[in-house]
Amino acid sequence: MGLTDLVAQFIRSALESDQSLELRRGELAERFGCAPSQINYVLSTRFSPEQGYIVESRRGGGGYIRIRRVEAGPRLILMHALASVGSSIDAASAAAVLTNLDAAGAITPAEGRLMAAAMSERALAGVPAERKGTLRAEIFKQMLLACADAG
Amino acid sequence: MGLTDLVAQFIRSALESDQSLELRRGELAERFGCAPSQINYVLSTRFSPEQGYIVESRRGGGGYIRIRRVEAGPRLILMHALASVGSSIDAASAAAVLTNLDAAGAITPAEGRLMAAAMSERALAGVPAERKGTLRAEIFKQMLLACADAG
DNA sequence: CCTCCTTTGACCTTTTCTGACCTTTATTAT
DNA sequence: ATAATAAAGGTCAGAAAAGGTCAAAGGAGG
Repeated sequence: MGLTDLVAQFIRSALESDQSLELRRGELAERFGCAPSQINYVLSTRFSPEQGYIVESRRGGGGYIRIRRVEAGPRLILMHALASVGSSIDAASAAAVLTNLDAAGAITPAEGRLMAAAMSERALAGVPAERKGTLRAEIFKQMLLACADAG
Repeated sequence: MGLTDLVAQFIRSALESDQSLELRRGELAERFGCAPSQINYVLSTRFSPEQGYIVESRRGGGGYIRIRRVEAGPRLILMHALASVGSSIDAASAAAVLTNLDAAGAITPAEGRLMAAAMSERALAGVPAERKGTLRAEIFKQMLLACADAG
């Protein structure tokens, strides 16, 4: 088993006792004798939102990385929606996803309207056509993540 | 938790009982065993006007620092928010506006997080720096409109 | 050989904290 | 009154302490 999986396993087992985990990137890297950036690799390949994890971090003195596991329920539905968005999406498809989320009770109608507004043609007017889809997807994902964050 | 957050917490809790607080920079610094200028750092990063605080001070003998929390009515705050957005805004300022809207009860915390996410650097990465502010402002306004629409 | 996943290292950004030096105000001495 | 001194607080640059990004090298499997 490679380094990546070792670190991933370490994190997963730590998450079994506590459902939220806070760690220092540098410390963890030292413990496994690897480059700090390796930790970022582990996080992005093994603890992505699509895989049901929320990762937050802070730089500077006293910085940290916090990892949370998302359990079944509305939050997990949001994560699945997030995974389905992909790297680009048009306004109509986004609206459809929102309708489903609302129907499933994962978001409130108000939240749906808010997100639709953020991704509307009107809001994104001025963005070159070939970039709109990508940008919309990025905004959508960040918003869905924020929703899951709140739960 | 770092020094900055300790001091900030101390001040916030003092502000809970009294809505205006007066203190000596030197005393506070000594109590926390730090450089006096550290207090200025705390004030400028945690108690800025954008975050809803007014800080006044006086030098010289008998000098002091006075901190007040500003609270306006929801309507006034919302108007102010709309006006303050203008044609361009950065992520930090937008976040501060949202904090105030939340504190004034004009939006829910969940809505605040959602909007912050939609305008985050992360969501808008990939947008040329010189267009980011404008786009963020556009998205912000559309979202605020949607909020007003719903509310 | 070719491709995909891993791993590293160089360089970047953000946040905190301190120390040296400056300005303002009050008090005290002449 | 005026001048000197003491007692605040203000500013700013820089060091230190995190974490982030990205391209390139390394390796395993087909």
